[in-house]
Amino acid sequence: MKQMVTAKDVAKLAGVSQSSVSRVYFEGAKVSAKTRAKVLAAAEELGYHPNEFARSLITNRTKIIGLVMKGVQNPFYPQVLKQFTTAFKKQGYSVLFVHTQNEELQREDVETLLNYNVAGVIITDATMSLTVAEDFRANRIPLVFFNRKLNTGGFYSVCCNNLNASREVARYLIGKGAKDFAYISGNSDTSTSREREEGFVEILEQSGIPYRIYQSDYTYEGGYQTALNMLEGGHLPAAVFAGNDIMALGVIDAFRKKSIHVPGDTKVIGFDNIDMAGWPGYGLTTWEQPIEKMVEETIHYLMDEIEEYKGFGRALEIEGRLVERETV
Amino acid sequence: MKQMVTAKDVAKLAGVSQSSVSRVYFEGAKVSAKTRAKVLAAAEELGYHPNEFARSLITNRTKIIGLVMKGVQNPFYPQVLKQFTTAFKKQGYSVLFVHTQNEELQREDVETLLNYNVAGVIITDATMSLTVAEDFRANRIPLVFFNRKLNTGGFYSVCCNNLNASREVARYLIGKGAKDFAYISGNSDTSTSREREEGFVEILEQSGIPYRIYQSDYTYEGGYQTALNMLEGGHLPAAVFAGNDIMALGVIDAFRKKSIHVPGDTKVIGFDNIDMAGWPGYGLTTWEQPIEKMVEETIHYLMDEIEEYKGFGRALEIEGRLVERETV
DNA sequence: CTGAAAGCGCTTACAG
DNA sequence: CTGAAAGCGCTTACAG
Repeated sequence: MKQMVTAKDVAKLAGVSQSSVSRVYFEGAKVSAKTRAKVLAAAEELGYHPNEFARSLITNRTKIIGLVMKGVQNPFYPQVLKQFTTAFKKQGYSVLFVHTQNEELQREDVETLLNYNVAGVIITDATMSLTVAEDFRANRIPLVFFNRKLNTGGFYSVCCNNLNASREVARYLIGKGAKDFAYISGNSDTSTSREREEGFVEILEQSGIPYRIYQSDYTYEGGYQTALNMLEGGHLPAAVFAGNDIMALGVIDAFRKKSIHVPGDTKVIGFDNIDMAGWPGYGLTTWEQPIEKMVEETIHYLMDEIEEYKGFGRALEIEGRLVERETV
Repeated sequence: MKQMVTAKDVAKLAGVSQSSVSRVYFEGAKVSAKTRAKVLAAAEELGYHPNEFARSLITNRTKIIGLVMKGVQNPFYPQVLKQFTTAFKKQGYSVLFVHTQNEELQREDVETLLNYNVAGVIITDATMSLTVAEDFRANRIPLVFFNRKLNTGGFYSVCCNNLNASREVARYLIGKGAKDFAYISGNSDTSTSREREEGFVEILEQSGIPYRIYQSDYTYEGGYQTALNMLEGGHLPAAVFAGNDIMALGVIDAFRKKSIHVPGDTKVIGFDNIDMAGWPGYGLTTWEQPIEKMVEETIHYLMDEIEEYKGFGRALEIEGRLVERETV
């Protein structure tokens, strides 16, 4: 149906061989300036574009990175997506975007990634079963878990240091004189929520400070509802640590609704430092995830492994920082 | 480097021809149940995946849709992205995600799309020069502008009916008794902002109601700052229509900061109906864009044109609806 | 229903 | 520096 312009067409018009046309478009190949000029002129006239598929077929490598995302609702992820796409563009890579509904990447999505023979894969905010992960390994496709850790070893993951962060958060809140805490967890099957809980609780236990854990789901509505439930249960803690910012915003709005003053009556702290945390309407004190650094490290690793596959695994943890605003 | 398992390998193990292996994986081809079983078993054992690149090369069509986005910061777009990806997955298509910084799609990004010989392209929240658009036409690649109109004809675009919407918004506000209006525009080079301004102003002119136009940029900070500027200029209109929700939220927060009560002192209405508009903290009255319908129509058109390219152009406008909450 | 063979548009040794 | 030729992993007429 589609009438593609091929290197052969260009070669004919330019009066050179098809190999020469190829060389003009292949980085690192040598062509004389004269040939190049002829080819470029002919290509321009015909509207030629080298076919990436033919190229990938023969070189046996692609310039595609598979980017898998789950939580597109959380404003944290659009930022991540944007940073990845622009960074990869600079490296000459394109991104194949895969959206998954589930916490675990489905086999069907993996098939797609494998069929396209992607150069590398980033799994954001989701995990996958070990057997599926092994599929990538068998195909020597480098894989990074971004903001999520796999409990089974041997894989590369890039996270914020959640354990340290939540310890710091606990110490900070204690330093502010709070005597009674709540932690609102995200989805319990996520490593981030588990670690944030663990570090937080660890310090509270050490200090003998009472606390309660509320189970939620990393959404605004979840945070809102949880705060309401707290109040209905007659429990207003001196400080609440929400597993992420978007829940913290829900908590603040629920408190506001019930005329509970933040930080006067109770303190609220979040995690991520999404744009909205800085909005004057909220002024949320939070722990900032070093996205830029995390993205950078992810790409660095991926490029190394694409260059030479080693299947190197490691749980990389990058330190974030406290951002003080008005809710503590 | 990478040792791919090919159809040939599977054929050898299964004791059939390579053609038979191909037929098992190609929809619509006929194979006996016995052959299929043998092939599937062998494929499973070897971990075979058909190479999409070889497939595309021979069929001369791809299962990739190029999705171009600009405004990933606006929460409106993650929703759009998610809907597109899931809908395309159902149709067996994958999405190549392209992020552009500029209002106009850069040639470099177009090259990528062309090199991958994408089956279709969606341009979201951005436009492109006519010469670039012609590149797609020359390659018979269907193209849709989503939420943006090209002033030059002949292209397909899917938008909310912005003109009607803003007329309705004006009538609604007038009906609420407001006597003095402001419109806060988004980036002036966008068709959406121009049309929303036009429809709004049209009704106000007809009714002889005074108004002012404030130039802004579709961001929260822009809305916030504009509202502050209004007040500093000594102008508190009876109602402000913000070109999108995210600006409206900024306006509300600025008013709140200055102790101006919404909707008591002034009314605020937005456009989009992003998730946050419904948050209890804001309760923003707004005009809802029918995203689901818009996505559906876009995909419908694209699939038709992929099936048989006609290069059919049209500015499709879909009616949205008013969502009344607490700011008017 | 199945297999042998041609060919999709490229890259890349190999000669010259 | 350039061209002729092989080959990447598939699909698809064409016979049988």
